[in-house]
Amino acid sequence: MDNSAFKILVVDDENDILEFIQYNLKKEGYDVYLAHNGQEAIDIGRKIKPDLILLDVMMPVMDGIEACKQMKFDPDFANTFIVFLTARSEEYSEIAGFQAGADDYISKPIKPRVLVTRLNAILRRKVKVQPDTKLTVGDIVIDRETFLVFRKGEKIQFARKEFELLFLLASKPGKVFTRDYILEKVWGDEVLVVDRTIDVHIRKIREKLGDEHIGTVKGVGYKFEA
Amino acid sequence: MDNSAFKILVVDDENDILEFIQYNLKKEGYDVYLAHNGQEAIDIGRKIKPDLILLDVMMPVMDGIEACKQMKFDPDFANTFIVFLTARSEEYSEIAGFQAGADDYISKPIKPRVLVTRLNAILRRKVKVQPDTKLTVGDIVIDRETFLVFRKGEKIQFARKEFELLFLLASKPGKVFTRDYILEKVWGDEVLVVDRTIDVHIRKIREKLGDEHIGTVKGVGYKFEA
DNA sequence: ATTACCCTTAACAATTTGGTAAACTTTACT
DNA sequence: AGTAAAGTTTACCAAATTGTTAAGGGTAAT
Repeated sequence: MDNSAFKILVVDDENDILEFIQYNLKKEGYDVYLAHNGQEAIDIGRKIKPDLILLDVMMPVMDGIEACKQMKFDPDFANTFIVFLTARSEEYSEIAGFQAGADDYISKPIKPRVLVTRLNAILRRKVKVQPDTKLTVGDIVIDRETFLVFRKGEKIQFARKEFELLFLLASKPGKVFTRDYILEKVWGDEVLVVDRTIDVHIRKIREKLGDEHIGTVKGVGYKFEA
Repeated sequence: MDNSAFKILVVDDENDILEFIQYNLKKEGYDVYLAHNGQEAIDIGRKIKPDLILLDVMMPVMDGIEACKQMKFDPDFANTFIVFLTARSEEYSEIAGFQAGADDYISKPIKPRVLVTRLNAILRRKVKVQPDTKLTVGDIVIDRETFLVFRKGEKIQFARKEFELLFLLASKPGKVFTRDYILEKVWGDEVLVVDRTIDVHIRKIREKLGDEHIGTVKGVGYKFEA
């Protein structure tokens, strides 16, 4: 299976365990990143936007439960699954872990086959269940499920056409979209609308989001700028 | 597998390691280049545009982390993967490395099979993921997706016709394009414009990009020079 | 039924880009 | 060197493209 698209962040304070897990996941083709405690996990996670975080419960500096709670409220981790690593004796943590918002857990001692099988299953579920509902670009989060856009945590309301246009542009920041392409994607093949319509919607988006986010390339089209 | 197209730049201050890696990669058919420190890596890398850089973390003159940060902001390395070489004891560097923008890392001591397998995987991914929207010639990067042109990292705005003309010339550096050919490609068959028009656009390109990049062949046409 | 909001269009303003002529410079050739 | 041809540059105007505003018709919610 080609897992190269999946990023997994492994968090544990013991280097032996990190390396052991890393070795087994790399072999499967996952992109593996490492952190040693909850705080580090959050810092690194914000940057790399992992698909899944393997989180040890017991850690110094910030334990897994606390880190998990924080991440569940952070839009940067909106599309991230969290799986706890628990020692067999820590049954209670399993419960506390689910209350903190974890999606699954795996018990130590870790068996490679179990680990890999479980993660494969979870990530397959992710692909099926979550067709990337949230799109995060710079300080902007666009959620196609709720039709909401956040800028620095502030909620902004967009009308449907505006939203779809913004979503399209933001789906590939920097890329210039021609009007023809925009019409086809946002309005569809049959619909016949005039070019100026796009301009007007662009203007409304700029009004709400700030001019700096939508760029014009004369003679070509528009682009989203992060 | 035919890896002859892939250029790999190996950077390490120890000659033994350089030779060891070089031997193993050459055997796989890669084009291997060598550098002894970060500064050298950047200088050589600018010239050869490697597909991948194997970068030792600990080095004199400029360490791997610093070199990596610089390269990540340099359009010359826009299409280059960076893989760190870390001693097993330097776990922290692994994380600092990712924060600096590395794409992967390999731990010393290096095992030939691991090295080769990992690099093959990374480069296969590169081919699949990046359908090269960027055109890099000398110190100039032309991106037709974002309609941006960079010279030594500095962003330059081009009007549409200028951009298209530049893109055409740069698509085959050194080749001389006749005015007739340029007219057909940039303006199309039907459009009727005077020869002098091309000259004017050439002048605008030279103004923005520097005279040295566009050459004139009297009686024939123009060419892009790297 | 009324209200509020959304989508679209038209009209006009503002801006950018493209094209040409004409003057000027360089090159090639006799 | 002198001359003609080719290329360069400047300045200006025309054309194309985009920005902005306002207004009408439609639709969904109250």
